[in-house]
Amino acid sequence: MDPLDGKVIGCLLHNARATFAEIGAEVGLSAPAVKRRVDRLVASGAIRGFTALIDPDVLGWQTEAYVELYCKGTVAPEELRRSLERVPEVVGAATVSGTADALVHMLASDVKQLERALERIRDEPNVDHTRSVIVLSRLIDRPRT
Amino acid sequence: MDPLDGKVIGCLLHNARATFAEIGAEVGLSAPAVKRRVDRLVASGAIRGFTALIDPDVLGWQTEAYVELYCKGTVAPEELRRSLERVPEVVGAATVSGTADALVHMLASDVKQLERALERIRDEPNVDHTRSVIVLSRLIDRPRT
DNA sequence: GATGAAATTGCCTTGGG
DNA sequence: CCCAAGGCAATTTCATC
Repeated sequence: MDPLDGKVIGCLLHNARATFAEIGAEVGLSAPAVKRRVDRLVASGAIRGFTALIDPDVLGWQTEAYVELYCKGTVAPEELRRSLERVPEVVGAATVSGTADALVHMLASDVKQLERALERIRDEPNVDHTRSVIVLSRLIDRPRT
Repeated sequence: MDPLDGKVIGCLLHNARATFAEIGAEVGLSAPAVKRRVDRLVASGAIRGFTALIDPDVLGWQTEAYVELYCKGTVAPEELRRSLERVPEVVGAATVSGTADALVHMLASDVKQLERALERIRDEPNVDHTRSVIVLSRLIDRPRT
């Protein structure tokens, strides 16, 4: 990852649908040179993909929660990931320091759907109990710059 | 937003660099028809933009934390937002139910940078104290599907 | 559908190891 | 000397009217 790769990534973070020529004009490369770099960054996994930023209200998924997960005994992170990734309402999850084992970020259309998803998580054999806070209003949601 | 718009958004969430023809093949429309819908969704604000998903390790911002914020007395959400948005390490924030007033998601290059950012937050006049958990390993990070 | 722009590919050049 | 990376040009595909 040289400094040019960083600039290319910066352009794509700002607008993932920019043409290679536009990116090239920003960073000082020809369009094919940019394409080759982007292809390489995707192949190497540095760029995981491209996505759209959607106004959450439009999707109608307005009920958001952060859930602390407490497990029974010791659970491997990989095992936890497998349990959580089957629940589509889970948009993020990470193992954390402190008394909880993991912090899970969930998004659902309403409280009812959130409750059903929570039940699915609690039913996992390695999950002991959960502790949730509901999001009242989202203050900041920056795309990882 | 009819069901076709939903499908179009689904395609763009999956791959923001898909061509209009590719999206059309998925959803059963011609390329120009898809373009008109995408243009309309962008103009209406339903699609806020397009971005790349970058492996956080590559950016070198590997230190991540979730911080519960406890305020003095009652603080308006808007006031809290103004305080937090001046700290670039804050990538997300929301007011929440429970004993904490807000949950703040932070990303920094290392623990030292994280600590400095936390100090800035604690120095805000309306902040009483904070309680942080550090992310050990990220299990899931789904683009809002 | 037609026209112009963009993506993609092959080939050659150049600079650094 | 070889390899990695870039530019140029030709072709195919896409965007756009």
